[in-house]
Amino acid sequence: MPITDFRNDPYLSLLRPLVEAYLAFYRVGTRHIESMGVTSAQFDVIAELGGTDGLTCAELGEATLITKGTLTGVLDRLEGKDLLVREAVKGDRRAINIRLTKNGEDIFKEIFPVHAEFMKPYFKQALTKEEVNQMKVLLNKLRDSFGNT
Amino acid sequence: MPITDFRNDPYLSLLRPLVEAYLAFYRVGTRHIESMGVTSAQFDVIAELGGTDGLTCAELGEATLITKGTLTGVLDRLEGKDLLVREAVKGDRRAINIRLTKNGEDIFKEIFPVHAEFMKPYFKQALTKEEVNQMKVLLNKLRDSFGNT
DNA sequence: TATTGTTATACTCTATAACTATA
DNA sequence: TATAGTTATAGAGTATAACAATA
Repeated sequence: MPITDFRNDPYLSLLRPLVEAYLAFYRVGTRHIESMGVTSAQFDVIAELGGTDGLTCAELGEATLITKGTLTGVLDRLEGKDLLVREAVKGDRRAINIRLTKNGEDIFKEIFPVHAEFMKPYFKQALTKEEVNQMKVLLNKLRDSFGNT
Repeated sequence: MPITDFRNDPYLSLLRPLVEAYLAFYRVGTRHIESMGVTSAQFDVIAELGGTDGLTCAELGEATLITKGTLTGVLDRLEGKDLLVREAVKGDRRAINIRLTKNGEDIFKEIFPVHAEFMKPYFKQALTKEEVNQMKVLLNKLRDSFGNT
């Protein structure tokens, strides 16, 4: 299969638009998130913990797809910023409960809406409401095909 | 704006499907690319250089969005694997031309089709050809809204 | 003076393997 | 023996600022 077929193949021709659209979106979003003082990995952890009573490292690792050795470092940095605490778990002294501090919850509650408002106009100027609905259906099909875990 | 409005807002409700679909796609793709022995950044560089007579660092940085200091390191590692060479540019002794070696071109020609064939079934089972065309249009609108540079 | 690319510095993420404490 | 999390190690990417060579 020659390389040039990449763009001509009825299915693979979707690859480039998908990557380009997401990267354009991601760069704008990440720049905004990092301007608020947390990295992407840290944002993911905060997003998982926000609104919960806490999760164990194992649960958090599964949710964020960060391996446990890596997760320790990410948690250390968030703990250093006073955004989360490690607590003992009753009944299993091997496990720890990771929970957002007041500070962390504040960040969570602040970052999400601010980020949402920041991103909204980009979507609004690009697509009609009908197109948004169309796109959601298509994106979910794609996600399921690649495995939504 | 409460957090729960995130999913109810007609525009922002697209955010989650977009991220989930792309991440599902990205994880499958990246795992496959890295199983072939190059990192994502290295793959991007190879992809830009493939089929050309070479680019300067400045051009390559612009194309891949890797800043120049970082790019030096990525190029060093690819040079170490014998996948590219740095050549003098006639007429401007400050600039260098980055070009794939025979080895690098071979990798390019091998990795792309293999990767394409690997990814194709995921798209094929998810969407009809009509849906693919719909989606391309929508994705390109989104990309342009976020700035396609 | 401006541009091209490298070097130096510092930080984050990444995985893996070895380890400690507990179950 | 198995599980939960940390530590140690090593590598890769990231940006920034200072630098040398050239234009």
